Amino acid sequence: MTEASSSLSAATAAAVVQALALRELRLTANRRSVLAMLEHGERPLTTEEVAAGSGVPVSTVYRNLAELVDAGVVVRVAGAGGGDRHELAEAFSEHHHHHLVCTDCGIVTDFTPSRQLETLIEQEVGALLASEGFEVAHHVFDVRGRCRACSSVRR
Amino acid sequence: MTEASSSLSAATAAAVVQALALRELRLTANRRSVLAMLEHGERPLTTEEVAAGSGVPVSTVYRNLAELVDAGVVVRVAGAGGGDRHELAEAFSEHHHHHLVCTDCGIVTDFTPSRQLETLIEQEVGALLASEGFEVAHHVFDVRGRCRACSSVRR
DNA sequence: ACTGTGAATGAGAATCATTATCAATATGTT
DNA sequence: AACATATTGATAATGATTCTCATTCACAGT
Repeated sequence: MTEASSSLSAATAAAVVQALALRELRLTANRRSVLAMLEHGERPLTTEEVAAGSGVPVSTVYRNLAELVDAGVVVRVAGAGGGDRHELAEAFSEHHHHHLVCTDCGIVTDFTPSRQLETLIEQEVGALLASEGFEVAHHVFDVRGRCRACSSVRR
Repeated sequence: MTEASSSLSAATAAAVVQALALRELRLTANRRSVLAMLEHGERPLTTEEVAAGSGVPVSTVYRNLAELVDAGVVVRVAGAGGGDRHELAEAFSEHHHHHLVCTDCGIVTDFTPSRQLETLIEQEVGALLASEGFEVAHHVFDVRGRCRACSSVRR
């Protein structure tokens, strides 16, 4: 209950209210703070990071993130060890992107692949329903390795 | 120490011995059982699954899997909840493939994308060193959704 | 604005997965 | 066989996440 450095944008808030209403969830001050963190963070955040940055108690952050994931507003991103990370679902944020996961320091940054690659991925993934009976929700394309900072240090 | 239903193939064993030797690790009976599970399982397995299936105590399975991951013989695959899953690294197994993760039951199955898609991915990923200073180890391309069994039931 | 009902909160307890400990044992070597 | 070192496994310790429950808050109807 301290404060959020910046608040949730009105556009996002409106869309979120809709999504939450379907599950009889309310857009409370805490959930606003949590979402604001994700909206303004330029990378997926751990539960601890969200709690620390928003001032919302950890138990509430855990609960809220789980509810928001269920509601499809937030998605979980697998990092490298440490805790799970979270970011706004694509429908509620800027653009489609993927992740660069540093296996040394665990940090996750975004990157946007070429339009060509995305198109091909979409095609391929779309065919899975027919071939495997697999109902695709979305795809994860992450690149793992060592970030610039880490590669200039150890090993 | 019960028994492994099937044993580790000789070819894999030979390659693994080499990889382990570099770290002064031995290919013990337990590690053989663990690896045999991964070699014959047709999908990534959780630590519990490996322990249950091989009869090796969980504490040892945890330790062995961690060592094998360090040695590059096994890779961790992020599932949906539950525990982390593991499979033989590509250098020690059949072919390059990716994963279909069911967000309902958590099961992970393999699928092989087209050669065209792989080539494009490789190109794009290779360019990241120059553009981002990111030293790529490998890429993860997983598709999330609901498997045939789960889509025919709930929701 | 006032009230009622159900959702949300938060501090701590409880749980679950994973890691560390350490004495006993197994491995590969000379 | 004897040695030096890696491995094992039962259990304790840790760390992350979930649960509990009495209190507080949010929204709808008045």
